[in-house]
Amino acid sequence: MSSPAAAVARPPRGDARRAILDAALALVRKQGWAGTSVDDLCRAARITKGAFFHHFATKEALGIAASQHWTDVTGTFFAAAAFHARPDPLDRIFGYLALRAEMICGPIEGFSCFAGTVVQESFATSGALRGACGAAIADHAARLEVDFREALALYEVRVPASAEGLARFTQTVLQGGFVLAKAEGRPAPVLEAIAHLESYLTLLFQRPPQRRKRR
Amino acid sequence: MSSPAAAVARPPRGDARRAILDAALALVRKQGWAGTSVDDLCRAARITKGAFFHHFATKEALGIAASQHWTDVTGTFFAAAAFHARPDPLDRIFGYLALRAEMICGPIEGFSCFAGTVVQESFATSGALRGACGAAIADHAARLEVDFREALALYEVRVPASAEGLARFTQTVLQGGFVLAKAEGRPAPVLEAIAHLESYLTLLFQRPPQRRKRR
DNA sequence: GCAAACATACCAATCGGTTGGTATGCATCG
DNA sequence: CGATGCATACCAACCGATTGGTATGTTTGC
Repeated sequence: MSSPAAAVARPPRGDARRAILDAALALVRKQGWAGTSVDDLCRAARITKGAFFHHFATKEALGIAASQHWTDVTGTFFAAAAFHARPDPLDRIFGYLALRAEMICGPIEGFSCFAGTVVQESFATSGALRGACGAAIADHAARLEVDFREALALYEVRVPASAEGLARFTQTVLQGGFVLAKAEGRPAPVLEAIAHLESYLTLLFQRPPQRRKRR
Repeated sequence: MSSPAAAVARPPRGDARRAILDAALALVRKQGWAGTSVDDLCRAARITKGAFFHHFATKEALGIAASQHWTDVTGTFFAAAAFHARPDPLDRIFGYLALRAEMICGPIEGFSCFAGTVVQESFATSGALRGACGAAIADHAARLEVDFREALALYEVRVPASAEGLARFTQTVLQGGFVLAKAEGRPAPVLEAIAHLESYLTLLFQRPPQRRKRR
């Protein structure tokens, strides 16, 4: 209220870089990588082209930085989530999936993945961009991997599986869910996909019948 | 051999439309939708811009037609596959997955999905294109759905599931596998994803121990 | 002869990127 | 303290190339 034009005001001096990165996450998730021009980004970030190319040598360099920015933002978000405190590793995994399901609402670009969107169209044309997006997804999977590793040490599985493979499969299901959601124009496919993944993990891990613990 | 320049020769009169559609499938799967220009398509199809806009009113119209072309090509391919002859619906589903796994080799753009690639970047900017890609994916899922429906009628499942949901989940896993494959720059994630899906279906369907039938 | 199937030449707008310049903050020195 | 020097941050204008699309032919088969 005190600053009515805050959302559309020029970013204060020194904040241009951050404004460009945030604009990149928002615009690229909505329009795709090639579908988002440098001018689009400058308009959204309320800065000029001069400022853009002062901070980033090329559009590709911005993409790589934005990919890292995406890792930072999402990493911080999930690191702060409550499910990390649970003692049982499987509880943490199901907690992660429940949190992801909670986030599925509103427009699709609000919960889809920046790295997945960018790599889908740039994998064959920019090795550097592909690598950065690959690292972002791998980083995210690695956080899940530790929980899966602990779960595999704790419980028997009905079918052989590796922690790395399960973590990657979890990302696969989410990324695929985003594609189907975009194709259908509604978020439901992601929720269905998460539910099926939960069923799979429930069937896979031979967990002893839950002891006195609600939820 | 008899026609050494066949691949680079101009398409004979009357084949321009088909040449453009085929070029669209190949180029867009490699470079993405916005990353593929009309000039790119004309070059690849060995025709001129005049011919392009004679057959398609806009680039978007080409995209919609290419999406239908994608459904035709893949539909014909899978309809002709041997697994359709199997009497057991679950055998047909596992046959489908085995065939998809067989196809996973060579460059990623050779086995990824046109519709999934296009919709990922166009869902928010072109309703018509999104609808066409959604229809392509839905059509493909519908072919699986009949087998899942029959399988659900034949076997008990350990967790409630619908044929529609399972068919969609299968597409989700494949689409997600393509994204991970692009991110890692290698096809392995798709194979892993298919293997996990097979494990899920094996655990889900309470199939009586296999009778005398090898494989 | 005539419509459909193409080709050639062109258009305004936009693309990623560069230019030369100004504004600002900060360290240094007298 | 204040003036000087300098790097960073940013802006407005501009560049050649490319964009999707059009206007005007020319060729071809019935």
